[in-house]
Amino acid sequence: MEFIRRNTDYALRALSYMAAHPVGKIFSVAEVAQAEQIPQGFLRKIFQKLARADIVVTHRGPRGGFALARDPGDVTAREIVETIQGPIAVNRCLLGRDACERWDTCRLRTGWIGIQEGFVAFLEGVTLKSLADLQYGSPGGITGTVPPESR
Amino acid sequence: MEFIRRNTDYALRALSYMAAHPVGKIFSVAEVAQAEQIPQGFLRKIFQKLARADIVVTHRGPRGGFALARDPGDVTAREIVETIQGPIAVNRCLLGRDACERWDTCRLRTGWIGIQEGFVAFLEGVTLKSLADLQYGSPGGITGTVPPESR
DNA sequence: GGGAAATAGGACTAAAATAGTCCTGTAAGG
DNA sequence: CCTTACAGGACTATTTTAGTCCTATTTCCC
Repeated sequence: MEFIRRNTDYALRALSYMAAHPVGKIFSVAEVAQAEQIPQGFLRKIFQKLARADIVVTHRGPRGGFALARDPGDVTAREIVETIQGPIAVNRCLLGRDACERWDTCRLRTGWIGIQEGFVAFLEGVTLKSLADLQYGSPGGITGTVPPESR
Repeated sequence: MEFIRRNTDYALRALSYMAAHPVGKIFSVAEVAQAEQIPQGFLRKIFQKLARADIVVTHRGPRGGFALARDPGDVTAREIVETIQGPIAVNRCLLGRDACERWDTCRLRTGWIGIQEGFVAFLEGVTLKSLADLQYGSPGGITGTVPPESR
């Protein structure tokens, strides 16, 4: 059981690759796919979703490709994850009152909310910039909002 | 994207229903399925997994059924979740060194480990006994080991 | 300007995971 | 010892995930 699916992992890797290069540079899918070892067609489809979410901008035709739409420091991992695999919910009941008829009485829900918020907070603390820095091995690594007791 | 799948949710509900009754009582699948609104055949299959993990014991034939194998206070939600949906891994790379060729260089992995440990710690803190108590609305609810900043 | 080539768009297909059904085997009780 | 109530587990259906391939657009070269 994995929280982060293949395509989300690809997205994170592809975007941080791009973030490690000068702002505004246009990348072809082929280049990024080769650099990060991702099936080309699949990556193209992933970029389509990212484009609709205004995370990248597209340029068609020869010499076209994709570029980051915003400053890498302004794009969070949470945004990327939710763009690719939809709203984060530890359990179905956290998607809304209608998802479970026991919504009112189930007290376990409170617990689910807690871990979900921890997860989201972590993803909020990770930006494309921090990911790109990691690729170069800058000191410190990701510490962000990881709960203290799990460090 | 949900971390807890349907069958795991069913297992948690069925087991806490059983934990809310006298220890040693044998339940037929039909009874629990009706009480918790779970498809009978599906629940039976879930119980099979739980039986192999020594969480319940089975009795075949008429007047047979399933009973909790252990004290409800000794069975954690973590155990149940892992029995039903396998090892918990935020990302594929946390399943082992072989799952990703970048294992050594990827520094994001450290972050994944942090949130995963938080999640597992929460599940460790929840037992069948605490779940059953919740069903009766005992005060306090689940607070367990939820990270402080997410309360 | 027109056509070849490089590129993204998006419909389509394949594979895997998940959810659920149904026939078979076992044991209790009359 | 036969009927019946139950779990075992093979099987099927559905949904999700992953991946491919044909179509449309734009540039650049002639």
